Amino acid sequence: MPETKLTEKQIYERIWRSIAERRLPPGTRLKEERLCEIFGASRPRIRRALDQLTHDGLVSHIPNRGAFVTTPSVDEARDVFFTRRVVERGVIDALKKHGAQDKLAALEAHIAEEREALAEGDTARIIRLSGAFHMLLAELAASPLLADILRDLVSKSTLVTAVFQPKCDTQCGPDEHAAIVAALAAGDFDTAKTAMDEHLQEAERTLKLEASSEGNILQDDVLGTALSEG
Amino acid sequence: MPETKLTEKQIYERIWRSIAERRLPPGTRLKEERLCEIFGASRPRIRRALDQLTHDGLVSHIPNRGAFVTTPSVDEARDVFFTRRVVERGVIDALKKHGAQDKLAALEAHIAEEREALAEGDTARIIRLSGAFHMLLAELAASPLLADILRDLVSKSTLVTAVFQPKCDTQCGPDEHAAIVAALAAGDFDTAKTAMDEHLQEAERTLKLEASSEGNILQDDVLGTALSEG
DNA sequence: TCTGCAAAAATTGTTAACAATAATTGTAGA
DNA sequence: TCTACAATTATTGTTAACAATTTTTGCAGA
Repeated sequence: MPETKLTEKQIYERIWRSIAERRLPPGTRLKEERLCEIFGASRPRIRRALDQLTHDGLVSHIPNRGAFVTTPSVDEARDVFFTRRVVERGVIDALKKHGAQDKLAALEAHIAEEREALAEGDTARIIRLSGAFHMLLAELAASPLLADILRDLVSKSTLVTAVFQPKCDTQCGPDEHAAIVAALAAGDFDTAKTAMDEHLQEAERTLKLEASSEGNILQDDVLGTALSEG
Repeated sequence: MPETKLTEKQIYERIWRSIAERRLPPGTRLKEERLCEIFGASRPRIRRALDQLTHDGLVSHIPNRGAFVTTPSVDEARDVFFTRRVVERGVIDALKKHGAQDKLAALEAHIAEEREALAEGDTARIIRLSGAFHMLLAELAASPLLADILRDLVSKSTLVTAVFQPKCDTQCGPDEHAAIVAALAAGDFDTAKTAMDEHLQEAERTLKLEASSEGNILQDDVLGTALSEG
């Protein structure tokens, strides 16, 4: 499918997005040769992309066995959400410092899009937009480092929910996002911080972090379909 | 020097530490061939290690030019310290949640070591221990994610201070660390958080973030000496 | 003497072939 | 029929050679 030669960063990005948007579920095997075919790249190029993903913790690498999409443990799941609370409180702090009034339009537009996806029942889009809201907030906060860190955490959250939220019922909802934006609009950053904190705690509560359902490791050829689009 | 074959992770760690402990200052060129000689490894292995460091932001990679130890900009310097304040407040939160009483001995032992290094005027050791204190705190907080994130931030701080603190005078001091530990010992986590925050603000204040002294890019063969020990 | 161009040297980027390790499958024995 | 062992297969890990690009050096001309 890719006619033009892809840079290794593009390969990394494509795989990253496929994982973050849950098209490649935890446990999926990432066979190097197969990825070569898909991207039309040689093996070392693929390998470099996988190395980066392993470094990020999104991919687990077993020596002489290969690479797999990471399946988070219960402890890791809790840690992801705890760390997100820490970081996203910091995002609100950064917005307070840097001023948030000029960014409300973009946030409200995003929420409108979320509501639309929810109305249409477009699950894939809902997942993508839920994460994107938090990323948007971080990018508006003018702290590239916090944004990078959160990007990592959001993608890990996706893995966590894929494993510990068998029912795709209560996804990260637009209403809770709207509450955060409303507080920002009012200039009430303490309320915004509290709303964010509760939003993340609520998201964590919807998970079933006791009974680990270790059973959705499908081993079909999902790679081809999952990585098709950029 | 390395008789046994080093794994690429060990190579990564060695270079990482050399940067984090300021033996490889910002702007240093990391020539692949030279690194091959030093580590007795083939070029692709070295390259993988450099890729990871680039991903971390410690190394800047210019296409067809090579790899250099990153020279942070003023904006990046401010962002590093802002982000550290966010993350390290989170570390204190984690300690509160997880209990800190059983960890005081290790912290106090560390501070004693810092005082010793300061008394002896062992600059390299002071730099190493200053960063290690914050890392120790993060590791005791039982949040692997926060610890990983902070590890990154501490090493970036080293680059920042290398560039913006020409006088190696007021390093991250033992007394301020002691104040944090004292608050933890008293179970007063709010005070600990405030002490941490002020400690980091103070560290940022000692930097000269206006006049960028772009002049300490020595191009000797520092690689050999800097990377000698593990 | 200084500037601009061209050629050579050095360094990185890429690919392809080779070696080593682990998983699987088939077979023999109990 | 089940288990243990061995050979095969598949996949990853490594190395070495090749190609492309950039920088430097040398030279000619103003």
